[in-house]
Amino acid sequence: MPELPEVEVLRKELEPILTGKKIVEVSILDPRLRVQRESLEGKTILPLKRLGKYLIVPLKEGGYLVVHLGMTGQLEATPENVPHKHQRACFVLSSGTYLSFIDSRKFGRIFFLEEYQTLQEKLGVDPLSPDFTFLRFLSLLRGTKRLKDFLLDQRKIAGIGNIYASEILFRACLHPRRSVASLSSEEKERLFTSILAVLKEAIAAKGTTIRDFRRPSGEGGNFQDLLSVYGKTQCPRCGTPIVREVISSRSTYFCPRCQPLR
DNA sequence: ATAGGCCTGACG
DNA sequence: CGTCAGGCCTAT
Repeated sequence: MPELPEVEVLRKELEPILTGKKIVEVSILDPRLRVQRESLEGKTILPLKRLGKYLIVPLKEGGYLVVHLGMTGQLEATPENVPHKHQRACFVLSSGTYLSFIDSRKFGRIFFLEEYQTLQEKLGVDPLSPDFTFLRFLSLLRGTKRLKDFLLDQRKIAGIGNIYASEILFRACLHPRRSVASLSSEEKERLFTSILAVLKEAIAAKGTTIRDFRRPSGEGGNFQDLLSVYGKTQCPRCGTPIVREVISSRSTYFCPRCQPLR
């Protein structure tokens, strides 16, 4: 479910709730979550980080608690332990807050990491980090054929998923099947600025809630009201019917007029 | 580059 | 019933 903007909203909103608190109790309700309570209990939480779609909880005593939400994962912060059908893990903090990991489809992951580098090695650059420069972007463009595959490749740019790939390509007026090699300099610039613009606007709108995304308070985001093509039937720019095609094994939405194939 | 698997729920 | 879903991994 969640892409970079949703995880960033989560990071921002959990930060004041978690930072400086001690993890006093850990219960893992789903054995497929391979976390040892001993690696977390009694440890104090430092300011939160995020890398792509991974939420990272650094611990003062060393190591990191890492959360990936998969498709339906949610982190809910409540003053009491609220029982939930799909609760998979629960962390009780020294403040009395209960942080619950809820995940109906069980694609989410929680794990303990000794070294931050282990995660960095398997992911590309985070588009919100200062390392994501136009020059870096240009060098990343080499090596993938199709534009949509490029945007979804977490080893190149970490954090873009299926909804924002469609939105970014629409904003840049680029067809998802265009080849990277065919891009002009101007189109490369448009793609670069569109990535940043769409992600930042989605964060400002507190993420996209179409189905499952919930903030720690239980509220949804608002960017679903600002989507241009994903799930839409008509182009907001020219009125042409939006096309839905399966590309990179996922539903892809685009305007055939604003985003010509060549 | 695509299909299938991992899971459950919502919707037609 | 069948189809689809903000992810990701593996195998053809």
